[in-house]
Amino acid sequence: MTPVAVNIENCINHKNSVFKSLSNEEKKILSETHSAHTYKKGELIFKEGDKPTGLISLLEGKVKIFKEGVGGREQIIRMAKPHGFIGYRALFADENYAASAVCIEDSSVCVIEKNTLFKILKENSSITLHIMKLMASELGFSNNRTVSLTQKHIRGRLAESLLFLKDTYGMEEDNITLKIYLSREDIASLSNMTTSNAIRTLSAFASEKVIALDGRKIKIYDIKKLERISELG
Amino acid sequence: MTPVAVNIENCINHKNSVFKSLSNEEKKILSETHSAHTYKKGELIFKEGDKPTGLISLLEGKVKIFKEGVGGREQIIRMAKPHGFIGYRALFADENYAASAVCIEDSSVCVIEKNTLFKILKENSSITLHIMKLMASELGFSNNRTVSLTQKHIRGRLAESLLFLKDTYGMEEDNITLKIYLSREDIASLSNMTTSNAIRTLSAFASEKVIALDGRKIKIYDIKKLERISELG
DNA sequence: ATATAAATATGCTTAAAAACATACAAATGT
DNA sequence: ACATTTGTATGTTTTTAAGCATATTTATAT
Repeated sequence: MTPVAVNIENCINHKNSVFKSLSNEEKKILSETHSAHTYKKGELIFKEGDKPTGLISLLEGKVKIFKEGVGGREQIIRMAKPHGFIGYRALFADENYAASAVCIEDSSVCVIEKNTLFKILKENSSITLHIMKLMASELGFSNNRTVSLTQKHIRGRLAESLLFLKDTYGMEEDNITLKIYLSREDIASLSNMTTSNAIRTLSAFASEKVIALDGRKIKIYDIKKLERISELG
Repeated sequence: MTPVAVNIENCINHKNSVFKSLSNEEKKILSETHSAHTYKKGELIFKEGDKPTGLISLLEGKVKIFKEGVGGREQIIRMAKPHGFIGYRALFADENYAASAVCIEDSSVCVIEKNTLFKILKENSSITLHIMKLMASELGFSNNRTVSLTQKHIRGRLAESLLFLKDTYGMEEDNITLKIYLSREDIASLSNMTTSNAIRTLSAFASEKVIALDGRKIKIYDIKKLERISELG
């Protein structure tokens, strides 16, 4: 991880921050009640059942959000990227976390304390509506996934996951290598299949020249075909 | 359907309405810009791709919200009941509808025009936060369902659906008959299975004395066992 | 009242994916 | 440097649920 000072500034003044429009007065309040944390790859940020203490903003790194299902089987429901929120659903639903968050890479976050947040939201309806829009988009995403994961076949689900990872994290400078390095097990948890089937189907895609595999590095050769496989089911 | 005058009063002053705390001035604005509609069983309120014009509140009846998946296969993602909102996700995400809404029974709705709604929300952050909480709960529900529908076996999925219908619509006066009458096809779309398998598995539950079937009427005899089947997967 | 269509029911076959088994490679800790 | 664990790969078997076929019952339309 590039060592970046974990600072509330990175959280509230970044171009993608929903808080950048706040008054200096309000920003001061935010900066006085925030906390910051760093995590190593594999570390837990929160787990199912924990009580949210504030709004977590991911500053650096990559995080998977997943639920434990039947027999402890993991289902990844979301992947977070820098300057996105983590665990905000539970916070706004006033519930305990219904999912766990684990870092895929070394990561840093800042946390805006719950009461301060709601005080500021009460005074700034446009920010509240903005966060509401984020949540509405995520609900649409979740509904889409429910249908994809239940109706598409293994190849379709895996193709969709690869396209999703591309959309979320983008490509390396070569414009062909996915800018995220997941274990086969995580790819499986994302795509609702067993690890064996993830490995098998990745191999199949590779031998069809749709992708190329080099350890955890995935190169996408034929994105059109991947889209067709995903559409087809 | 019991003939009830479709009136904005039923929408904004009902005990479950998020708008009941508004000032008389604001209520007046709402009532001047609302519209009301009635639908017969089977009729469409909106369909995937339509543009939302306002916030729809269901006054009477029952509505299924579903998406078309692979090969037109239907997946019910939500069931609405009186005094709940319909289609609010698309409205707040500023997207076209990603799902369709069809009445399961004769229904009536009132619609609060979009611009009026947002004007009022900007002035009433506690209502916005309230709606946000609703949406956060629904997102939690959607995530849960993603896991259930993908990981549970047919019996577990059907059991979960029956319990969900009980929680959503409750029981008839006898306290044993589900207060909703769905086709086997709709039960299948709700539970992510083929109609054949829904029929087969309902029959199995009936012969195990967990439920009793009488046409579309479903009596739940052994709710504990149903819960066990649902938990088990 | 009768024809037609739609919904329900059940058996049989096939396809898809999980489960299991085993081998091998890579990473990690001592 | 070596042992141990974890992750990747691939073949085989078994289970699950879809797909298909065909009655039978119930609604709906004429």
